Amino acid sequence: MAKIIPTKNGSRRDVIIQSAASLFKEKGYTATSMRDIAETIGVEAPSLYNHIESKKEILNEICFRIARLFTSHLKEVELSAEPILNKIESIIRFHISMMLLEYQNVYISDHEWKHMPEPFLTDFKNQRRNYRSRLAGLLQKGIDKNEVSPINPYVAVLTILSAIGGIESWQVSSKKIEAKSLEENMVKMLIEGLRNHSMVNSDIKTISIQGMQFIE
Amino acid sequence: MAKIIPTKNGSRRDVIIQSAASLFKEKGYTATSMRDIAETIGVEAPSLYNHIESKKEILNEICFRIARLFTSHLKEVELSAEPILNKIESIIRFHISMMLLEYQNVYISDHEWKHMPEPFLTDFKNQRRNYRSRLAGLLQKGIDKNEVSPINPYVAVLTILSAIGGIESWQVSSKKIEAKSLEENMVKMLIEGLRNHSMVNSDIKTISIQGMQFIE
DNA sequence: CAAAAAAACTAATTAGTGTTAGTTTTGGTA
DNA sequence: TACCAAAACTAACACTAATTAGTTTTTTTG
Repeated sequence: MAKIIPTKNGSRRDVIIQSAASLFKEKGYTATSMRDIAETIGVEAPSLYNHIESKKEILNEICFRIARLFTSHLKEVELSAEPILNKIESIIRFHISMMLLEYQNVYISDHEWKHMPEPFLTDFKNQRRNYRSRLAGLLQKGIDKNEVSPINPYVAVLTILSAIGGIESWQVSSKKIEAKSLEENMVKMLIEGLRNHSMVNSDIKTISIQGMQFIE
Repeated sequence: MAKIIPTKNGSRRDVIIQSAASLFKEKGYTATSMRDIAETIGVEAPSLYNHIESKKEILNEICFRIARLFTSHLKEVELSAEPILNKIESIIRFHISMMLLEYQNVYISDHEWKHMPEPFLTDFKNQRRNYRSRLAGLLQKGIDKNEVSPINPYVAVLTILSAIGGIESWQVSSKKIEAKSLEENMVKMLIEGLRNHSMVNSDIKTISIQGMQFIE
């Protein structure tokens, strides 16, 4: 009789969730069956239910854990007394490091959250919206202080988040491209895209719609 | 007996594929059943098979049509005699306009392609890689000409593509934010992120790994 | 070493999957 | 109006899904 072997820093439950995460990432949540998960562990599907409630619970746990990590980092940054662009950079770097350390889980939280059941789905979407609007708030402050180029902050937030989230190849850390180098290139491109190069912006016409700055 | 009503510019087959696309986008390919598709049209599931081969064929058709559109635009741009940064901008704008005009289909081609059956899957992945490496080639040329900031072109390509692909809210064209304004903001941020602001780059140390430029 | 708890197993249930076969209805044309 | 192809239908098949019940095996513990 095969057994789930708990690792040093993880219960049997964690082993299941990690194996599930790996499959959810590769094949998607719906296309992954409990039998698939069980098989990669070397156990029969019903045995999993000694450790977890349901398939959906696994997804919930993955998504909310990641959301919690991002939210708690954002809170720290908000309380710090840095220039806005440094705050943004810190957030960007945190997102990148999450991609390196928790790639599978972040991917699932980005791409498979739709399949969470209610009321978790609504909760998750609210957290997401809240996170983004706080980030947009930071950017707006940067624009007001002329640190950040006058761009629509909501567009900028989505640009940053999806740019980072879309780099599928973060696993390449094993390859020749150093993770650190990757990070520097990415940060540079995004921060330079935001930075206000012309300190006097009288030549750029902007329009304010619903309290947000747009280029006309 | 309900019927599928062909529209002026689309056969019954096209109606099915569009309805399927809408559901694939909302719930994902695997979570969408043939019965779901049939129901939104107002017909029984087996009736669909008078017009299509299989569920997988629908996905193939969506993904490859989108891939074809992108590839053919890229070819045009490559043949044009513009400065590199203008070429890049043209590609960015094309991607954005595709998001506005073909949002559902682009989304599926970006997020659901995994579920295509072989040998289509391999073909699709090859086309994807080819597209991206040609784009990276353009960027490398821009770097060589000092038009583009010395960034890893592969990272830049993924940044651009996923930034655009990740803006989920392209449907907001119905809202107050004008599509045109959205486009200008996005283009600005991405192009400024690429532009070489210091024409003399002797102060930035770069390293070349496998023929690609990195910031050290 | 015996008893209790944890974790595995097999078997079965209920619900849904894509798809096929065979049949009926519909709509246009001779 | 009679015919015929297109397009719908119903019924069913062969699988696969998540999960539950009941039982057996393994591990922990007193």
